[in-house]
Amino acid sequence: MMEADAGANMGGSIMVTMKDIAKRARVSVTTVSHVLNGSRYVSVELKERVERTIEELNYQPNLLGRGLRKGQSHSVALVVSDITNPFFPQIAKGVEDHLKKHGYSLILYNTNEDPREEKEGLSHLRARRIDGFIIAPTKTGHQDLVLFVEDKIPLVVIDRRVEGLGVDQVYSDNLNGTVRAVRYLAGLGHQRIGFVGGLSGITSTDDRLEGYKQAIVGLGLSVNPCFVVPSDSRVMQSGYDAACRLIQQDVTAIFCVNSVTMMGVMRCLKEKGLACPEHISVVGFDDPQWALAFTPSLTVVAHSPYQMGYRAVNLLLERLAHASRKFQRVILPTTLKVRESTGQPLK
Amino acid sequence: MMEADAGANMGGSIMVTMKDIAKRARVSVTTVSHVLNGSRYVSVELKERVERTIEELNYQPNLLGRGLRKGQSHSVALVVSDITNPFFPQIAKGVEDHLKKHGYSLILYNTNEDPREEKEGLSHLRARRIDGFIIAPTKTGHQDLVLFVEDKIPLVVIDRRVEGLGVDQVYSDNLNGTVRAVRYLAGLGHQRIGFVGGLSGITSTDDRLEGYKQAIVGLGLSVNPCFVVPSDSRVMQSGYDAACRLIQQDVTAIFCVNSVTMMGVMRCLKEKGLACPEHISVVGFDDPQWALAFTPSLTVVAHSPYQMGYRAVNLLLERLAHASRKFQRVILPTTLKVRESTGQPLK
DNA sequence: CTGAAAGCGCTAACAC
DNA sequence: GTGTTAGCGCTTTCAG
Repeated sequence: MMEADAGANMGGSIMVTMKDIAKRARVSVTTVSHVLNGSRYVSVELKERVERTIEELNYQPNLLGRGLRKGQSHSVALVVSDITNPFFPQIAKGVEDHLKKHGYSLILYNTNEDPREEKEGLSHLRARRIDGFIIAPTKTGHQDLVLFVEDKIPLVVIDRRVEGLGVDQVYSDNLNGTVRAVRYLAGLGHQRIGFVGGLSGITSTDDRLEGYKQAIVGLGLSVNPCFVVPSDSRVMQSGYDAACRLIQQDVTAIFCVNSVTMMGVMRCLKEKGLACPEHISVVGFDDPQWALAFTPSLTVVAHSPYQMGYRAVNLLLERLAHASRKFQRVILPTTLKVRESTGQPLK
Repeated sequence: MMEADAGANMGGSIMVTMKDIAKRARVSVTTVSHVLNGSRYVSVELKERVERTIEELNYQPNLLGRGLRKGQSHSVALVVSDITNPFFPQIAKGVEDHLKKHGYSLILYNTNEDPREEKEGLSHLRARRIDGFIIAPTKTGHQDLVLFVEDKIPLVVIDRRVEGLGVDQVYSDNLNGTVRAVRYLAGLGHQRIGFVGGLSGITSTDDRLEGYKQAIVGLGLSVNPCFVVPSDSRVMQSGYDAACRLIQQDVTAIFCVNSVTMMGVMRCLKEKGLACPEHISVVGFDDPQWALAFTPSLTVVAHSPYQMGYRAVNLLLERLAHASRKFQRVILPTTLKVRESTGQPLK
């Protein structure tokens, strides 16, 4: 036949199963199942006996078995580029807090912004029969998403926009947030405003660039290509390098696409001995805790990653409940937080 | 009988199973299984046919089925207090990167430093048949750990020390790291050194306090209780409050138990108009990216959360392979990074 | 009100 | 070399 008892000492410990409970309580497994799930009436007597036995043997239902039978794993995957990026832990927290309330577990997967890793991960997670996905897709990753959408896998796109694809999504109003910040800088008298951008193809940073451009044009100025320098917004050094280049262009203000680049920019100013905001004003996107502790404290466009995670879970749960519900798009507002890193330009 | 086809459209899509492959390739499921796992010889002809079919139908093995059968889920849980705490994402990254290579998924669980949540989570995750745990236990949480250890659930304790319990563990050399930092401050001429501590009962912060005390005593000074103020090291405001109190004690230097409290301390100095390091020197524990961007850049005791996660996975995998291996304890070294936030005290 | 039994998708002993 | 089949732990129909 088969080997003695596969899985009997799963995890090293003796695992008690429904069968054990049934035998000891002198009832059928059916009954055990029903008291466990409250799925049909069971006489008080049997019910008590079963519950006592469960207690005695410290029984834990095997979710793998249940999952196999019911066709779901009660887990949700959060697929992001890198949890180390200060923005994502907030999202993760929002997701986990909310998921937990509904009995779901959170699986975390980092793509490192690499479409190949993303593809691999998605396929592996799919094999796990993850019930749903919350994902910040990599730039060229949309093909994989299409597959998911076609297969009607519950999926919500987070942080980044996706067009022409039927999916739920939630992201910040990156464009308007940036417009407001740039207008504010202009209002202070800045005309030469630099932009430290991100990797192109990622809508969150692309939209911020677009906002920058719109604001500049709206102000009656024209976009100077030398003022726009892309960077790898995941690495501080890249923001540093970008700042060096912008300084040479004699900008009086710098808008940073996120908090990571902002760190690099601040460090560059510091090293070059340029005072902020006296010599150069700086605005960032994201509002990390340290923005306030900084000297000068940092003016930023704040948004709500925790909320974003929370809302994403909402969308996902709704989709899980009604597969054919119409797709929703949630756009979260941003707030400009004026602090010390911005001021009037030198005359 | 039973309902039409539970799980057949799991996740909303039509799921193809091994049986489908077998039928279409005109072989047995056994053969399919064996080509999938390379677990026994299969003639090239059949092998090719099966592989082609798998390709055609875009088959994905159901890991739930496999897991149930083999008695393992191929997933590992990382249980931390709060992923939002800047220290943990680094650990999570180290864990995930390494786990991924071995085909494991990472389940993330936040306890919010609450023993009840920890207990709940652990029990739920156990029901999931998680293969192993990597956990930074809450202060009073040890009772639950004991249960795990008794049941021989593969488990490694991270970031925090546990005594008198057979478990693998990996943590930083908190004591010596702090000793070195305090000695360094003393070497600069500081005699009145404040300590912003953490919640008691958590060994990582307790050990830092112990290091502080040992260093002070070793210097021939005595520990002034007024110089030691505990804080909730998860919240910046708490560091801020602690700093306010220390300032009133006329300390000339402050050691912060972690980067979160350090933020609070820096902010307090800033608001009180106290220059750092001219008026007060500050040292922290942890080396977040922004420590360098800061003005002044921050002197810190750096340790290696990524490494910690990585090593934890190593220990766990070894334990998974050899359940009765002897328990290991890995203590990671720390480095004092002297930067601008420390200097000689005012005369 | 309760139980027997089928079967979720997979692996692996056993047979040939 | 390959196939038959039992069974992992659970839910749920069907039959009392």
